[in-house]
Amino acid sequence: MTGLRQAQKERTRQALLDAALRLLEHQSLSTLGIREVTREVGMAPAAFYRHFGDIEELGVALVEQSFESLRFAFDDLGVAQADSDLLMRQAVDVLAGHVRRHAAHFRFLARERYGGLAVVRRAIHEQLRWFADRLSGELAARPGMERWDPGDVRMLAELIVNHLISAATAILEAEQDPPSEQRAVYTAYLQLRLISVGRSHWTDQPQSDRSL
Amino acid sequence: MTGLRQAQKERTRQALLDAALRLLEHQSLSTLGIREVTREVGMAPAAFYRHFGDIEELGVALVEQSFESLRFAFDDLGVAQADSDLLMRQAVDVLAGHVRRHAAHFRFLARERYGGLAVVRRAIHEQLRWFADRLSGELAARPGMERWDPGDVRMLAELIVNHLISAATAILEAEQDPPSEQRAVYTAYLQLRLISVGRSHWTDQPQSDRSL
DNA sequence: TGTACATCAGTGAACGCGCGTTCACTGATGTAC
DNA sequence: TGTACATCAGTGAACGCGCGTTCACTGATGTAC
Repeated sequence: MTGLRQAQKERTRQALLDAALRLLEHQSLSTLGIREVTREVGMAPAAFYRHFGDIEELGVALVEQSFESLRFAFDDLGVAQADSDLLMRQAVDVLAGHVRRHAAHFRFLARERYGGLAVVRRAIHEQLRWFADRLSGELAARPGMERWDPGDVRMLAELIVNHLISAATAILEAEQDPPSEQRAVYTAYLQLRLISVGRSHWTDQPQSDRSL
Repeated sequence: MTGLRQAQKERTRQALLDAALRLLEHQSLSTLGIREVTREVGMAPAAFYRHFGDIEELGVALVEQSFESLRFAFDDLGVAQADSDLLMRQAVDVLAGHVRRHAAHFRFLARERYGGLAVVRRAIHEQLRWFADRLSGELAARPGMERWDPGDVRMLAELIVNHLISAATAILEAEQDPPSEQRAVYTAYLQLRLISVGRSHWTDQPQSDRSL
């Protein structure tokens, strides 16, 4: 019976990733040590090299795991949903729930998005572009968007993704304090709604002065 | 004649800050070493302690210097400007110019905003709140905003500040490639305009379905 | 099923290295008279 | 203006420490027959 050894190896690898994520709650990847991670798991430092070449490699694996569940979460959104207000509430709620359940993953991504390790930064960037691409496609297919310039659709998709990132970090910062967390969620919803209002009145040319 | 010694000390302190900023181009503050900074300046490691207690303290000083010029830059914006489209163009241009001239400062702030050092994170957060407060006040005073709920004004101000941060980092990432940098600036302008359109059609209650 | 050999995840000791921090010092600048 | 003493920014040597990485190893798992 083969695979027993392989299964054990996989479990150890996951233990290393989990330990790293735990340690990354209060520090960034570039200060995380090989000895530190193996100590947290309870194994010899040299064993680390059976799973990763260095800490950067572990970091990239952690990026992938962090995004994995997020991708599925947004599949549940009824994007075909006709009512836009309900959809936005749901989007913000899905995000908030995910931030709560996977706080450590989000904290890691926020920290490393502009962190010191270029490879990890690039991996995160790539995943975010994937989200913007997908959202772009879904927006373009919605009624009322047929005549939009593709560049403008992309612009809108990026605005929304950036907003969701800001919202996620705001919710993260309010952690351990339910009332201010609820406030962050509600603000995020209002802001998404304001973007949607802008979208529904969008014109290619600057509007005549409405005095902002 | 007193002050000669003090002036020299100030110059050394600034040299340490400049050297740190240079080194932070490709790493984060938490991996920056005292020996590394003093080596870059060309002085003995022990001299560091005449100016800062530790690297964190240097980091906080760097946050202050990074925001200092930015505060002045936005004073130049003719906020009393009646035409909103021109104002938005100007805001994005001021930001883009500043990002270009002070790229290292922005990179540092982006990296440390969610970085590993809590004290530095808090210092940045504080400065950003100051910007949101100020923008909130200026928005509330504009024509057409008199009847807005103060909470909604604050919500809008935070949305704009977050958008400007996203825009700044997008411009930063496009550095060294003028065409994609110009694209980033233009996208930032369109997005700000979309937010403004949303603002001018904002209502307290969810709009009836317009199908996003 | 049993045996003999191969694989390989994890061990534990060892290494050289650069780190942060301390300390007594030096010599230019500042002050009192 | 000149002299004697005080201050203090910067020096250079020394320290103990934890780091990443290497290496020969062990023993459980896997494979061939």
